[in-house]
Amino acid sequence: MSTDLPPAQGTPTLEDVARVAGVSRATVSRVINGIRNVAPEIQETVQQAIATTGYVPNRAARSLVTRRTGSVALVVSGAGGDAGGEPFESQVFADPFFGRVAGGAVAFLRPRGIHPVLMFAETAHARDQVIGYLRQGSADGALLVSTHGEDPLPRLIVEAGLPAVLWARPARPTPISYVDLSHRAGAELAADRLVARGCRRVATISGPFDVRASQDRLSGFQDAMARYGHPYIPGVEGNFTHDSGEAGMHRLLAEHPDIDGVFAANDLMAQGALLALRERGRVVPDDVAVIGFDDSSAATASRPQLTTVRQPVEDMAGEMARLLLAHIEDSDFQVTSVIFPPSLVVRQSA
Amino acid sequence: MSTDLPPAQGTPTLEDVARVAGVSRATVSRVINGIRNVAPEIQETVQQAIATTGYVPNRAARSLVTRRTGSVALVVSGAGGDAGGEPFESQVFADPFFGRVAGGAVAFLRPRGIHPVLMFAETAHARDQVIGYLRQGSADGALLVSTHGEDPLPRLIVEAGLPAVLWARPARPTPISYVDLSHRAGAELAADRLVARGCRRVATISGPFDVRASQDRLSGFQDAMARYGHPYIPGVEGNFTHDSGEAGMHRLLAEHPDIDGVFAANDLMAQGALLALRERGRVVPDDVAVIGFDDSSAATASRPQLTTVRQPVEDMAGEMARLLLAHIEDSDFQVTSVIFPPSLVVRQSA
DNA sequence: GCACGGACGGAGAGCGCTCTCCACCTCGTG
DNA sequence: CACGAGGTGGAGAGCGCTCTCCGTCCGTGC
Repeated sequence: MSTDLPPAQGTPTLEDVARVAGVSRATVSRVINGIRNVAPEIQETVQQAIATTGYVPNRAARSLVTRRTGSVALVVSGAGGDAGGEPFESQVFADPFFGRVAGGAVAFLRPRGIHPVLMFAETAHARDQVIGYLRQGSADGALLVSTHGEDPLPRLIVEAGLPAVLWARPARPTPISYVDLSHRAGAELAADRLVARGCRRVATISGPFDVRASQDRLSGFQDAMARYGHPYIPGVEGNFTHDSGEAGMHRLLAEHPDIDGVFAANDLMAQGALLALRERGRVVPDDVAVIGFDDSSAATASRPQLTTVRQPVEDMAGEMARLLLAHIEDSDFQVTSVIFPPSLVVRQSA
Repeated sequence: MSTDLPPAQGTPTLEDVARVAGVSRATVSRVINGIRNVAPEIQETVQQAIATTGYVPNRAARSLVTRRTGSVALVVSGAGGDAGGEPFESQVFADPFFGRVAGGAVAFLRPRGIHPVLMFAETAHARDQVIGYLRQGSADGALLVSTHGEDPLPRLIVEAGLPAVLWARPARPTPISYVDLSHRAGAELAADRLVARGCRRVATISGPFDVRASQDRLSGFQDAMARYGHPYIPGVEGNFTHDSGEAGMHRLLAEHPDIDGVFAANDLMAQGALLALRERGRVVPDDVAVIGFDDSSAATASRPQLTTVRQPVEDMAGEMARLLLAHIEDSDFQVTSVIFPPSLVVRQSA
């Protein structure tokens, strides 16, 4: 029986719904959470009461007792001290990569009613803030993307016993789950393509040597070329920027004018290389074939468009989210890693 | 006196701190929140107890009583129904613009201990989810970036009486605060520059006519040129993509081969125009000067680099955050709008 | 016909915090 | 010297929800 009492002022609570439906708070709670059997007709009555009152459960009250917030932190983390310089937030987002990560994570989390809280951790202070945030139960766990291998945050998180999943293997061994790409396999894909095109004198523009992924891309490429009978691959070191790619290509051409293929460790550098090649009058891909890495927006903005190694970033981010939820649900969930295979996106440059 | 009792298991609570410090819960709360006078020596004792217990206030418990969460939603919103198509999340982040907005908002919010929750609202269902999220008190308000003028979300938010601030003026009048750019002033800057360079036969590649900002950029440019004695400005309509800029430029050149200046409504289209011009053998900026809009990463990736109108996106996003906090603190805060002036970033293309 | 078990709804105890009283103590003042 | 004002700390009532008990009721089997 619905005893129509005057509606309470303010936002309705469970109590109000219970009164309208003529049942107890507990029953309404059961209906909402779908736990245990509640007689169908009572369920119906309760649903109706919820509709008429416009009831929405209060998140804070619920988390207080369940010890779950239904949100996770998405942390972009650097390795700096408390130095100045350009605002970290703007640097981070200059790279659409983070957007893809966010998009991939959201695609997985959203259907589950979970939303990511955006955080940055580039200074010691900011790191403490992140840890504090997690410790005070504002989020159930963290998805962590480090821009630098020496990032201390993973260790701090492990020490605090907080659930978290990393993007990419941490530089120093840490008992924490992560998702990564097989950079070596990606480099092999590039080597296969260049060789298949008939390139005989290929060179590389690598990323910084102190970045793990750079090393893997370089050595993977060298090893694959060695298997094809090319033991020596000229190379220059770039720093993942457009300009370093352009400069690197000029250097390469100066020392090895007969180059007919280039593997750049990311698209930005490949784009720079394209520019240098044009300046030197080389036609891509006829004179020199170029392959990038990442399949970023630079790949399609370049002319010719870049053939490039694609990381399934969105899928990888989704997997991070999946692992994080597993860790949150089950604190005994084993620390694990998932390595994704890259694919080659063939466009015009090779 | 600190009566050293055995530490409770699990995370310490106010109660635990109080026991260790030998005071009441209320006093600890006062010290933490800095309210009313507490004798300095007791403050000291309490601080020490907090340190030794490693106490962190529980967010849920606090919000339950304060009715504040200390977080805001950052909503990227479309106008679609429940149609399929490419995942909205990936589309959104293909554009680094959203990253800049997020960065600007975070720069303002973070020092205040507030973190944004990332949400998307491209379908009716997703919109309900956002409203529900806000209504259940998961966030204190929303920063809203609509990708489409007809977005129904602003209205829904107003109806629900939730604090929110929009990016850009809503298409239909809505009593809600917003931050916008003076697109007309930006177009004038471009006109001034082209005229100052001596261009006499300028044309435009505009954005879609059904987007308010496109209209303003176009009419602002036309009006400014009219003041300079150029009553007729040829133009084509693009859709803000690289390809539409390229195609548009080809059309423009076909119909008006003597063009010596182009104003494109965004950088991506300007970049496309650059490509078309090169194909037709026109030298930029000597034969044809090109000006873009947005100062996006495309502006610096192009060769020559683009002269472009810059929106102070980060500042604008920061202002959104400021307004939102004002609305949250004071529900009587007047609905307002803040219009930012653009600036011209001169590079090589004009 | 009666006991027993299972299905179902209600009562009530918290979750950890804030904040309003209220009691107390110490001054200052008439 | 008494009294009031003002500064300080404590007690306790919730905030809205979940979840464990527990009681009730009905159906079933011997």
